[in-house]
Amino acid sequence: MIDVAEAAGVSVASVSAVVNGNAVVSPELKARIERVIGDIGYKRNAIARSLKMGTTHTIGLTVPHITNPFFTDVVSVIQQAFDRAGYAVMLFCTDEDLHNQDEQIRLLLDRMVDGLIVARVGDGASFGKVIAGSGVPVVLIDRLCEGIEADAVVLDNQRAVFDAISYLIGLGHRRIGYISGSLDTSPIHDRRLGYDQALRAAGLPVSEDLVRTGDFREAGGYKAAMQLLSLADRPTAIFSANNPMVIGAMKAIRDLGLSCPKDVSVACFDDFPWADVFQPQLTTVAQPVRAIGERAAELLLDRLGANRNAPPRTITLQGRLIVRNSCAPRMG
Amino acid sequence: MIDVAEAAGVSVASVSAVVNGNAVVSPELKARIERVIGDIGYKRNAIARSLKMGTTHTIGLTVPHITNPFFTDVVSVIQQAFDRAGYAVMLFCTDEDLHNQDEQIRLLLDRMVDGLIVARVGDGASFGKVIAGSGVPVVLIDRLCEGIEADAVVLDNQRAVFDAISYLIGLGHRRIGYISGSLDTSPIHDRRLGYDQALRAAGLPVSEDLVRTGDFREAGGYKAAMQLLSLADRPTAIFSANNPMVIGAMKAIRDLGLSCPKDVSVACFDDFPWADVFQPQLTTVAQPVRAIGERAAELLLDRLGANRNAPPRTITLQGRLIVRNSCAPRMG
DNA sequence: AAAGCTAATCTAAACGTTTCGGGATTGTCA
DNA sequence: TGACAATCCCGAAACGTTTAGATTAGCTTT
Repeated sequence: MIDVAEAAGVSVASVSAVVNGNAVVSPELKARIERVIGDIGYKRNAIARSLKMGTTHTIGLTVPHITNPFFTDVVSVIQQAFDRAGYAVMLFCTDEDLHNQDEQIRLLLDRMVDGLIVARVGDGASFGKVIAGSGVPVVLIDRLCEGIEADAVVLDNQRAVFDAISYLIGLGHRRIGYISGSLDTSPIHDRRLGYDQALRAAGLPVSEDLVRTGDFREAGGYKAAMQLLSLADRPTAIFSANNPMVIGAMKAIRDLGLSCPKDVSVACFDDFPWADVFQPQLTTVAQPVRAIGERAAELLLDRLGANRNAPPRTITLQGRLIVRNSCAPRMG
Repeated sequence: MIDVAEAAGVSVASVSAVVNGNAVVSPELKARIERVIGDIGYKRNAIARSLKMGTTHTIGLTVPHITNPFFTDVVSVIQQAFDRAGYAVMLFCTDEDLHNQDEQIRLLLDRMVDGLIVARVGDGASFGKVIAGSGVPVVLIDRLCEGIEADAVVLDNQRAVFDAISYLIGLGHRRIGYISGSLDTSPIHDRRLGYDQALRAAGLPVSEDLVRTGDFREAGGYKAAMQLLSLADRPTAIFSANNPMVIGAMKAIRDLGLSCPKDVSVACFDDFPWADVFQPQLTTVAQPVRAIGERAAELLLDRLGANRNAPPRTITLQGRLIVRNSCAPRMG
């Protein structure tokens, strides 16, 4: 900019004025400066601008695992939305690790991100401590956080799982295995509630034998399903609380020489593009991923704009049970 | 930092010295400053630091579509690698659009990213113009770029497809449909070469009837497969040049009331975690995604470190044909 | 005891912007 | 013609760091 100013024989203030178009500059001067800018190939330095302006036009996004198709889709939608709005997004994957998450969010805050979209892991305590007083608006997705006052967009997880389990019960299943993630994240907690609620509503017992806690990943799902299917009185249906774990479960079924849905019915949380292409076509609870990403982006952009200090808003969306052919009526 | 300096009764230089630990400070002073830092809760401002130092410890990453499982995996690996190295990554999806890509890379350069990892779209011309003279090291992944002098890690695409098509020919297939992406990206171009080469090696004719150009996406694959399967003398096998398009192809097969592999054998480029879980289990060409991401990260980190101006290096990796049960011997 | 060294600390410029307040020039009106 | 307003442009401070070079204090040396 200084180079431009010298070459054009004007002050940097004038160059800044034409670059940003916010102050009035005579047409001739403007033309001259623009020509010099073109000649020199001047590009405004966004870092210097950020320092002065106190805004980076960048947001931070952290999710547990980007390879989980649910998060892949949400990340994709969010990235698109902010791209359109002229923001860059810095992406981090916490790998379900609380310490990683704190570290990454600290990094993002140090870099003066304008806002944060977080699918947090763990409880709110340490998270709250990290963002406290940073003044950076946060919107939580997927997972609520008791201690935190922030916008959020979440799913009615309990209801969604209630519907799915009720569907299985309607097919005649009485022993329904449930593969959970660790219960300290709100959606997993609520999903479990939906499971219990559906069983109770049908007058069925809730047996802890039938509930296994995986680790959100394929390996955990495999192990959990193996345990469930090795029970003396094995479940006739299995519901997995997320997508990576259902893949593990399907592998377990395959490795045990069983067949879905003949020997065991399977359903899971989170839909995916190929769910209706291969056999069995998995019955899933679909989250409105597009809406989740777009609502989250809207909430944050809104707060970055006019509504800087609106009261915290929570948007709750509904899931949708998509029935395919991975669940069969119980035999006998 | 000024606040800390005042509260501790020292100069900012001393504070900077203890924060960065690069200059020698007496133990007492150091202790005093560290205490004040703790009390005040001072955090170093990374933006100001970047401005002064000329380095942001941030890299830019652009891919065509993050929902393509190949790119999902690569992004995941790259993100992890840079996270470990203390870098943040800014992610953009070009959506296969040349103009988006230019815009996004410009944005990244304005923000003074230290490096760029790009799975570029389109030819090298406009890309070269954008990064020219920026002095920012670039590593290309997946797709080469004739005009550009840069590190790259790519696959031996021709060889990989040659192997896959040869496998189909070995099963007795003579009419093998091929669903391509647009040929102006190097890997797609090379994959097509592999197809032609395999046919010729087997003394089979290359019929343009059997080659359809999709758009890299599911919809394009669907349309292409529909056309192929509507031919009077329809192919007995189909190979798709990427994953999203094979999903479209499988849907087309389903919608036409056909069955894979009974009526038509299917194979495709890019493996995915669920490929061996559902039926048919797709025969795929697996790219070493982890190696691709890690090599790319290594190349860039190396260049960001000591080897700032090493000559451009290109790493070529080999794909691996994973035979499953989506391809059957040709009937009759 | 003065000079010379070393070690610890500080002063101030610089990174590339934005923007406030003020000057210069020109035009308008009484 | 003089006062005043409007218009356009500029100088310089500020954003929060880093760092080269200056300064100071405390020792050693002769």
